[in-house]
Amino acid sequence: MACAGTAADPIDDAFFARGAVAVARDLVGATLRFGRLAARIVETEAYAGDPASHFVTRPRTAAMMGTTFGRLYIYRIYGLHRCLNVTADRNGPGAVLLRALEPIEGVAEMARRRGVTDPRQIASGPAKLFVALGIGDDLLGARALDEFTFERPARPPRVASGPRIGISRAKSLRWRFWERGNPHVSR
DNA sequence: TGGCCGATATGCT
DNA sequence: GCATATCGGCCAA
Repeated sequence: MACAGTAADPIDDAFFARGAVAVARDLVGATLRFGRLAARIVETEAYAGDPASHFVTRPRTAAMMGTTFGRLYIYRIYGLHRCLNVTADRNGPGAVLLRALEPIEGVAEMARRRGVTDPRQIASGPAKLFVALGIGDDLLGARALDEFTFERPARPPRVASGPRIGISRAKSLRWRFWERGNPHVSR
């Protein structure tokens, strides 16, 4: 069913076994914990077997999109940047790109890593949040739940959707999800 | 082996 | 709003 779940439902492997679009939508508002850091996921994007997906455009490096769920898929882009995804969909290719976080705990640590002071500049973009979390390429392929914990929001967030950002193909799909009005969203 | 392009961020006009 | 750094992945040749 298409139920978004309640605050009591855990975010476990079964959560990520669902389709990428449902996983992306339902991660908005969740709290991501990594060590002493905590942040609210405020923006995500879903990728599946569509023409903009790395499963299609980078079939070798993104093969794990088709064979795993609940695993960390990390990719490099424009030479410099790295972005963090969690694979999804037990029955087909899927991954969810984490695009923006609202820092909650360990804010000073994240700000220092990013070299910024404005809280809105800490993690308001996929490559920004990767730096803010202080993670590395070594997490590629790891179980997401071995590295992070995810907690449902106490109250259902207001989730908006629109076209994914930075892609040249499949622009009509509205597979970007964000918390409406949250200032930490990338745009 | 060469050339093109990219799920970005930043700085400047 | 626009240019550009910077380099791995991919495929055509």
